[in-house]
Amino acid sequence: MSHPLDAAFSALADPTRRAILTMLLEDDMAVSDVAEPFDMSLAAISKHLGILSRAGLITQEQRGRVKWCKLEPDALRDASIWMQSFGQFEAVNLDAFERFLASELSDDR
Amino acid sequence: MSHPLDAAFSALADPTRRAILTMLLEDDMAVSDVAEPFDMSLAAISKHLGILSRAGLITQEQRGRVKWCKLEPDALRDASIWMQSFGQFEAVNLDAFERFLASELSDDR
DNA sequence: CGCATATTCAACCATTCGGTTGAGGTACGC
DNA sequence: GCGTACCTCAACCGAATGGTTGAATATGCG
Repeated sequence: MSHPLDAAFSALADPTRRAILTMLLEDDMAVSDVAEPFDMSLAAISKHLGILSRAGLITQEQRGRVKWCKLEPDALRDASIWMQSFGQFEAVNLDAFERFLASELSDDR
Repeated sequence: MSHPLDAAFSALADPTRRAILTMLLEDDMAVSDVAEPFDMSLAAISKHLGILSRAGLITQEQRGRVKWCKLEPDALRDASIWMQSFGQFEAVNLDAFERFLASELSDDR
């Protein structure tokens, strides 16, 4: 997995990881708080966070015995820019955007 | 892989598949023409095209004995829109965009 | 100090992925 | 109609993924 886009896109490919990113959009979180809503072991979430971190999508800062996770939009921007190069779709249509977000939020997890 | 974004992002995670999409940006292509520049069996490329197709990123139309592959920007737009929801980065910076494209094109893949 | 909390490590497991090869199945050119 | 060009299928392979459990490692609290 040499190219940074490989890491970014394959990190984004997992719904658990996308959900984590969405949670981090609200605020920085400790690892166990990230894990809380998921029906999955803490170790599994820890691995997911490692993947997001290696992809550059988040950063983690150890403070005391808790490790804080913070969204890092730079890698996301690179991926977004790559996709914009397929600019055959016009600048984001806000109506479509809101409809999309609504359907996204009505999903499980 | 239930969510459509899963398919789109994991399809985008492979450099061969991103290269194929870039090629299709130029023009529609037959399967064997897509395969030509890659150091890989035709069957492997055929699989990649199947993945791109199932992800909705391309469509394939059989015409005679050749199957034409066509970029399908809709799924790409959905993925792009999802990323825009992390709108902490401002509207695409064109300078960064061009620098990015330059570095992307100088890559092997 | 001694215990609880927060997180990772290590080993393991089933499944998927990305590739190969070889054998088809169709459509076209002569 | 025969051969060839185009593409996929099927079986296989090694490596990576996404999860588990149990033990280990820090750090903070009383």
